Amino acid sequence: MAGWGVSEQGWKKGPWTPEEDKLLTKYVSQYGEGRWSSVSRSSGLNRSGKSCRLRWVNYLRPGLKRGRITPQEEGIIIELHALWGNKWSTIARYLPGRTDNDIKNYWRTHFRTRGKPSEKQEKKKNFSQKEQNGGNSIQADPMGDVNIFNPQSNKQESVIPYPTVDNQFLPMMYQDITSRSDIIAVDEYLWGGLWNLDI
DNA sequence: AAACACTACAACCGCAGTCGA
DNA sequence: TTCGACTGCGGTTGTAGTGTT
Repeated sequence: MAGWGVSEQGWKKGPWTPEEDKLLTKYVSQYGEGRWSSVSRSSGLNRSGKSCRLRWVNYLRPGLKRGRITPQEEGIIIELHALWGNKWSTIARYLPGRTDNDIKNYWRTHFRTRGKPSEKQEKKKNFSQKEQNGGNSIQADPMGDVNIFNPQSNKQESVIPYPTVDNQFLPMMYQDITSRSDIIAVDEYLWGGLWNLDI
């Protein structure tokens, strides 16, 4: 990455060094997340708060999953993107260990860059969707709300079953949706089968 | 073996929302 | 009520690594 250097405010820019990572990790373990604007003063890092937050959230935070997006995760991303669009942070909440940046990067690489997935990707996608569906059809009760367990928040969340354009009834999250008219839907398998990421 | 294409990842920027003085 | 600082989010860009032709 050429061209990095020092910002107008004097903050260092560009790739982080292991030493900087260590300093940031130490700071966060000491003071907790948040208060990013004071990181530079308190930790000795010559980085903007913004840069520190990004580094922590996307790279240093414990529990982050490294490596490729799995077919199961891809399935979740596709479904949730159909639901929420480019709400990467919202989608990321339902993919433990993944950041909005991961998901955003993945989406752009696989689904946006060339307008549509390559033939190879298409085949891969078809395979993975078959795999994750396991042949199950959607079985949400169209009349009653459904509760699902969200491992991220460690609590039950309500979903509303809602019909899709192809007349399937799928659960919808209350959370993050302002009105029922906004809705599309989420496959129930997503909440049942795919929570078992088993990765 | 070289050139090119694709993918993964890291990091920056700008904008909008929130909150406290 | 207003304003500025801070934070979070989405968009974008750049580089390195890997695969393909």
